[in-house]
Amino acid sequence: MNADSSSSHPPIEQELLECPVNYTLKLIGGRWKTIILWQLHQGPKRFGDFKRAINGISERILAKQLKELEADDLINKVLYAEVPPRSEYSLTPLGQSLEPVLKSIFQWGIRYGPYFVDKPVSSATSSGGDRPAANREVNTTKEKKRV
Amino acid sequence: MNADSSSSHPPIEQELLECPVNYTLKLIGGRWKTIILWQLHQGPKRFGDFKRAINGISERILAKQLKELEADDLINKVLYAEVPPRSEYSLTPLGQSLEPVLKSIFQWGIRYGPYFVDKPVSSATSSGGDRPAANREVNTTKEKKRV
DNA sequence: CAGCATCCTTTAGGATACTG
DNA sequence: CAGTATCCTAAAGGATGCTG
Repeated sequence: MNADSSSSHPPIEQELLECPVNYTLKLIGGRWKTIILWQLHQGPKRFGDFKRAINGISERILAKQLKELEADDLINKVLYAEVPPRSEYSLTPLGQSLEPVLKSIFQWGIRYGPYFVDKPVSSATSSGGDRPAANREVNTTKEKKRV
Repeated sequence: MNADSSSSHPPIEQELLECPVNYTLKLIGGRWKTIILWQLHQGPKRFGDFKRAINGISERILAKQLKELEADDLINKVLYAEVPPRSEYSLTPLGQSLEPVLKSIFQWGIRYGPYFVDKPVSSATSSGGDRPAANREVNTTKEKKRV
């Protein structure tokens, strides 16, 4: 079966439903979804806006993620039947309600990820708060504790 | 409505802003990772504990996700060289620091997901109010707005 | 018990040509 | 302009047998 052309994605499994965390993650976990939501938080956007603003996204994926977000009631879409056509995407109230969540995730990333944001002065060693800089592609050689 | 899409906003900032979110999501985005982290939040656990506690996870995936979490410094692992062997997983400080994030995600899921937590009385439970109950499996007959 | 190794299925994501 | 259709790659996830 090909679910690709379906307007929404497959049903959420029971296990996922039992975990609110996974439920939320399912909605915003797409590769570009948080970016889309973030952009929409600054105001309505058109399809082409995303295409231009999000570097590296393909049209198919953009359309797909927008569709999923819409199916999940996180964003609204209005298609003006003009010629040439014009679309307008905006956040639903539900989508807006995600803001604190995204912010929380964002803050953690800033704080513990490889971003030097709170490093205003002190050109010396930044090691005070050196982070592991999670690197999964290159697995940091890490000795295993054995007892 | 609005004429131009370039709107009020420099693109640079957006790019910077989205990254930390995806970074965080990368670390906790695994199918079972948040469950693992959640369980560890209640105390150290062994490999078999997870196997038993998490319904439906395969050993390979469990081992894999544990390994990734460990590589990302979110959890610690101690392998006691006894016979039979015994393992003990626990949260690192970094892993513990995720608690507010997970909580935030969790709360949103509870509040807006398909969980019927009808708060009976309580006048004001934090902020906001209503909940649309997102439904993904049955694509609610949702007509497209056309203008 | 802990957890690799091997094999396989499913899903996400992508490039590109084309249409109303 | 706003998408679909078609085809493809990569990565995530899974079942199961085996070993120290």
